[in-house]
Amino acid sequence: MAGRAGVSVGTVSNVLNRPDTVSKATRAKVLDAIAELGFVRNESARQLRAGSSRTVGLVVLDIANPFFTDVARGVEDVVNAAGLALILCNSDDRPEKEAAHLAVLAEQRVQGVLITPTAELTPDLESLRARGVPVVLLDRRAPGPDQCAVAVDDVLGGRLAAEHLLERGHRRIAFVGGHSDLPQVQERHAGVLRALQETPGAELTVLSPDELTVAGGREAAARLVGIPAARRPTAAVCANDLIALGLLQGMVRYGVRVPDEFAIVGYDDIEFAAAAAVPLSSVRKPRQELGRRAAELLLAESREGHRHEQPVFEPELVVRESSTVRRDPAADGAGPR
Amino acid sequence: MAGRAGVSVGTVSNVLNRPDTVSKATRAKVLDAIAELGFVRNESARQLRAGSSRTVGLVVLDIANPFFTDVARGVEDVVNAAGLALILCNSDDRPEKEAAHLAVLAEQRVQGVLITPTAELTPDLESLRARGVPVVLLDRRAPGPDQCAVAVDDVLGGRLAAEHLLERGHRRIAFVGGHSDLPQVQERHAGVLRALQETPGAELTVLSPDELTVAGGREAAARLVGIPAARRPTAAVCANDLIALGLLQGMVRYGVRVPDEFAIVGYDDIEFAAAAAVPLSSVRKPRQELGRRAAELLLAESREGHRHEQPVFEPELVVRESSTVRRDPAADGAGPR
DNA sequence: CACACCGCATGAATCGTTTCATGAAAGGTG
DNA sequence: CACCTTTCATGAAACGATTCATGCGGTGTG
Repeated sequence: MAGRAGVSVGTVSNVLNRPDTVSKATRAKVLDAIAELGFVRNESARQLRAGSSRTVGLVVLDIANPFFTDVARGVEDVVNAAGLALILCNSDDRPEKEAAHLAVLAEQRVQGVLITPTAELTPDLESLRARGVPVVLLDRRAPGPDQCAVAVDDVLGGRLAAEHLLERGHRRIAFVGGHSDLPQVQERHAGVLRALQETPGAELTVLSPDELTVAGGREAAARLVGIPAARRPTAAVCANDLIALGLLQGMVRYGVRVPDEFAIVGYDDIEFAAAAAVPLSSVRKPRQELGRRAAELLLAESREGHRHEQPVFEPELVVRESSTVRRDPAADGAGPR
Repeated sequence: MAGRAGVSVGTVSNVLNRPDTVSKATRAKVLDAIAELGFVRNESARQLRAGSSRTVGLVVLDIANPFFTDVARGVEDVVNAAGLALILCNSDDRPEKEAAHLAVLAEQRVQGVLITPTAELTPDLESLRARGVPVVLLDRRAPGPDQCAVAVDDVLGGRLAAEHLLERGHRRIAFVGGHSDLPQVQERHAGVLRALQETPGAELTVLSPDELTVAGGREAAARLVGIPAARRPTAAVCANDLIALGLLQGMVRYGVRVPDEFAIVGYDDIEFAAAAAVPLSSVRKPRQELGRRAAELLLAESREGHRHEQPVFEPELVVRESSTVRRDPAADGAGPR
């Protein structure tokens, strides 16, 4: 390669990395040779010598959940704009997959890791941090002040959803997404619980489907219709929109009219929430913004005098039909988008 | 590291890569030291010397489309099982993003690339292949016999959808997803067209929303309701399920009852198709299987005596309510899943 | 007892870049 | 014209692993 252009390899490197230190003529000569030979820099060699990689890892809980693809898109924007590549990994909420992905990322010497961990404390994450790899928690509060984390106030989110239903007169309310280990789910649950506790006569039923997915929501629907109508909850707050969509589908299938007989509020406000034929009320999180902010914090970590930040976004209730009365069919009631 | 265990670096390498050539005692000593020091192999150095990387690239058209996340999951399964890491990239159907991703993958010296390209012939792809990087086309027919491709017979898929609607008596039928450059869309269109041409009196309306997304489907709905009812199509085949969901949502919003007044058939059969409150009929593609098969072919490329394969899967029509009459509310009509 | 062989650890060469001290050539100044 | 500065290209030393020829001690064989 260098030979072809009649220059030393050092000069080629300069053309690639500090083009202003090379004379115009030489630069052109080298660029020509590069084009002619289809030369592509070997990133491994670059990284080995330079010591720093140009990739960032993102580990999400469920790549099939549109919430995470939206977050990923936000991350991608920032990361790509900074000239870095993104390695997107899916832990499927399984610690062993998470650990395997983190091991690969460590071997790749990624510049940093963005992660929504499967558990509160992951030893693999800790050892990564111990090795000096910047880690930013995504959609998760930091356990301590010594790291960056981008979170959403899910207690507030749960409360917003519950208060909305209480205001509309519901007293028997279900929380679907029960005993998950995920802090996010626990917080949402806590928010709902507190709102109900402040309201005399309100009553909480907790359902714990196996998975936080559409199938889990269907499962919950089956469970709910099994309760005698007199005692059955008249509304539900779901731990996420996938569950809410499954629940909606299940209820409709069982002949329970939504929202007339049963109101549903989801969580995350994924795009499909608005697109459901009974558009889903949902607690909106700033999905892309979450990803973008986390990526920015990660990039900032390696800069001088960085101080850890732990921004907490406020969620916002988006009311659609699934928790209100049927609208006039001719009106456009998509709600804010 | 080597010093800590009292052995040479060569021995450490042997422990890591050919443990059977090392005596048990030495192996234990080295492994202890590795654990103690938290040593993590530098993948760049490994790759530089060994010449081969342990990563595979996957470039999809739209990470926000659940179809692609399902495909990605299939790819991931196979790739991870082979001990490789996956770099997931999103081209957003934009050639320049695709090119940028391919450039990064080339610099990373990935072992191969799986891609659903934005266009029929991508120069970047060709140059990648010229460099000897195995490339497998995903959800796309190969332009020639000299490469692997995993495709679905989308002409058949379009035909299945159209024939289903024709059988149910529809004669004015719309195809939504018109003038996209994507071969997949063109094939689906062609299949619909042929079925209609074989049926006297059948008439095709082609709608071309800006994007193949939920928003595009809504846009199409607005266009359709603008047509006087007497001439308006009574059914639509959509280029994918996102469009179909948007169309469904739009129609319902405009007071057009689905399926009674307007039937809809989607394409891909993503999970949300079944979860819509009016469950969506759709042309199912073997999503994960597509990804799995493509990944297997990619892995096979580097083996001796590999012969290129170009399997074509047959899609299958899944009939749900959006194209049939309302079912008994108490029945479980989810259709095959 | 000599020799071949086997198992195992070693150390040096190597991969393709970046980096940096070095110096040659060109340009500017008094 | 001598001297100083600036501009620009060079070549060699890293980076951290893998790989392989080498050698060493111990066994088995004739």
